[in-house]
Amino acid sequence: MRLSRYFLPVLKETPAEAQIVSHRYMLRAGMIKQASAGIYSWLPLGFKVLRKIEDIIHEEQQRAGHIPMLMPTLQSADLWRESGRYDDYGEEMLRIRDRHDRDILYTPTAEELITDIFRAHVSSYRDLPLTMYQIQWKFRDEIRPRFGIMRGREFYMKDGYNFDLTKADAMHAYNRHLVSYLRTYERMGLQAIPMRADSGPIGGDDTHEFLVLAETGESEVFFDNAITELKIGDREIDYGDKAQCQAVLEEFTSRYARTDETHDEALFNEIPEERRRSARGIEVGQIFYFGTKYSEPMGATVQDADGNDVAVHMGSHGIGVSRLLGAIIEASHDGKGIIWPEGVTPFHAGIVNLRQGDAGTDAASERLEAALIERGLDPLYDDTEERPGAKFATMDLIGLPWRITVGPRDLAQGVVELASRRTGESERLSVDAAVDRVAQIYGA
RNA sequence: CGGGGCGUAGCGCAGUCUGGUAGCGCACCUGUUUUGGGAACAGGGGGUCGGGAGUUCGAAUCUCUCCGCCCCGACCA
Repeated sequence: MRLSRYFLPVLKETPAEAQIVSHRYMLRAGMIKQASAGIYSWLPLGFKVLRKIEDIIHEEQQRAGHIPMLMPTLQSADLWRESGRYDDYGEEMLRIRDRHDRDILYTPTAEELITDIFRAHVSSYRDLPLTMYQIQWKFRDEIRPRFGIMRGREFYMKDGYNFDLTKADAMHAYNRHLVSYLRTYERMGLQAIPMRADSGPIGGDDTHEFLVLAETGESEVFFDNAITELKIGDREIDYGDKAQCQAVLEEFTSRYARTDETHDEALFNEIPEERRRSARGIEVGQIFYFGTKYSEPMGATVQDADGNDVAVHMGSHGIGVSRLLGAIIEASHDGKGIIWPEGVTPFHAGIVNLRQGDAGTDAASERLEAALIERGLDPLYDDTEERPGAKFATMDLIGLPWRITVGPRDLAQGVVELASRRTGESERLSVDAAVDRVAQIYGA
């Protein structure tokens, strides 16, 4: 992409309303624009990152055997009256009336609708287990939206639902989600710690929240620091293997890690003092097992092997997709701007032409751009007439992890500069060598 | 919802107390000189002051009213 042809409205000044770093940088980097309180437009750069995050989630969900689908944002109130949540959910649910005076609502979550789909089409235990998910916009009419995308009213969420014959099967679905979520967050360059949590309005017994540690987090968390050593890495996971998934769950949840909702001071104090940590965290996902809470009132049953009708065991599992952008920025930035992890960066590398219009730097920059595209990479070439300082500042702000600087000084030596946004370190390489290095970094 | 605050050019703000017909910086347009960390000079365009009503010879400024937004608190992916 040529920057001169792109839409990247960066701001030099920080908008007054932005209090936290992710909100400030998302506005300054031209990623989002507020449409009204807690509701944002996703400008091209922000949209690109949102898609990257979404792609990773899709890959990891499908790797775990979960089936993608899509449900509507507007849903009939009748379904929610069946589960009792139309009244229970409170003011947070956005209620709308259509021209026929029918009550509809903007989905804050989708247990009712998926259960309705399930009961209409599944009647045998042989069709289980079944886990489906979607990535769809949600709306919760927060009393006070804040922190930009982190607590918006409209937000983009992955929500998955499992249907199983027994509690044991449903717990395997729970474990699969935990494992797949750990992998998902790691691929985004995040450490998200599963913590025992409170179930809130979704209801249920077993639930873990995934928290990214950050000073600006809204949750107070307490944990054994040993848990921060744990990594999924690139180990092979067989999602059909119940024992293996259970073992991962035990590995990642046996250490003390709780939010303030479930914090137990006595248990916490059993941790050796040097490993005890209290900090703040951003909630980026939650998994629930809630048994027959929805299947029973809504009649989602199957016939078991003995011919008995039994209510299915269910769970639901969410990842805040749009919130993840904020969480990633909170976890990865410096005083100059964002530092994207390679897994979610909007462009793989930036090309900075220090003297636009100079035949030599123009030709080298274009050669770099073409060669990177040839390798299947997506570079952002700053071909504007800005001065070098302004170009560097913009690149630093939007946070591409790798920058290739093409200037007359280095080019006279036959080299360009490849610099890491994260470390600031750079090396001088020929154009071809720089392309190889970037391709190697991305495994392209 | 309780408390606090704001709404003046795309962005950040001054002007409001003490009414006299709108200004600064950045951004934008044109030109010249520049170009390895947010260039300089010259020229130029753009707002009727969140909406409505009122007071007044005259309202960004005073009064009433409506709307929007932000911050602090209790709730939440």
